[in-house]
Amino acid sequence: MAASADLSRNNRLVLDALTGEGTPLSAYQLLDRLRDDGLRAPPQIYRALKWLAEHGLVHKLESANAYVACAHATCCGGHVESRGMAVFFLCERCGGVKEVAGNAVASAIDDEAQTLGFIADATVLEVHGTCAQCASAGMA
Amino acid sequence: MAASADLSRNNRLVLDALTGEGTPLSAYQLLDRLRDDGLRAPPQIYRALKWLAEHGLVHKLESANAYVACAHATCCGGHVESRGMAVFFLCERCGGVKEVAGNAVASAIDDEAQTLGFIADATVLEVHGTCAQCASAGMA
DNA sequence: CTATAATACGTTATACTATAACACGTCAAT
DNA sequence: ATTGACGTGTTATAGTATAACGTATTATAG
Repeated sequence: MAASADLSRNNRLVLDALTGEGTPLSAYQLLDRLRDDGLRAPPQIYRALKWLAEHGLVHKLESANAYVACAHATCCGGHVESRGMAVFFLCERCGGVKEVAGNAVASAIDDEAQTLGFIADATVLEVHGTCAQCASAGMA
Repeated sequence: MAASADLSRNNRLVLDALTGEGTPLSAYQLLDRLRDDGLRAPPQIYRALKWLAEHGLVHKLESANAYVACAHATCCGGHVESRGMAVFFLCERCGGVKEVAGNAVASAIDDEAQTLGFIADATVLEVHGTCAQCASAGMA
């Protein structure tokens, strides 16, 4: 169950790189950082990202073409996804991302889907703006 | 105010192409369709898309790298966006998209943002799944 | 008028994002 | 010992998007 145990070398390298960085990284930024570890070509990165995403350890930020380590996986090493829905808040200023569970949001979306008779199976929800920290710093 | 009146030739061509199609199109699909109208290079398409998006006449579907005409602009020719938030339901089966207003969803997101002290200024919300029509057809 | 600025347009080249397809190696289970 | 599953490495290519340049048109200010 704890997917973090079954990581192959490349998967581990990519996950560690993302976890080390707090902010999202593009596939090619990952490639740059991991060149010294022997990763030289895009498919190596994309394969790792695909596996990690399928196992809930990383998320793709569609609106940024970038990837982040799953905030819930960091602590508990697993992330069941059993009816959870991630909401990402992306700060335009510092580049940081905050991932939250968003159950109320999920249920509002389910209601809309219900109304349409739409069967949802994956939701992309990314809010762009300014984080609290940058907003206060901006006052100065 | 009615932005649809101020359309330049290229903007009009791109908008009409998107409106004619019901489904989303990629920039390069648009380019193919508009080659006979004199559009030959990607920047021509991307410039039009940028202008149209800024004026609320088209939306980019971030998770599909594709563009659709705004569902609200079709009828009334304007789209104030004054506190509105679009939710897109993308059918994996037929490729169709349904755009709805999603006020309840917007307010649930605002609540989350509030909690974080996050100042939101744009939200990407795209739900992938199966539309009602395809779901019934799938039974057959 | 004509200078300036704003806008649209066209083109070439290039950057960035992602995947297809092939080849090799290892290791476990027949 | 062979098969199959998986991880890996590599080359080439497809798909998405923008930078930077030059031109044309139009509106307005001087």
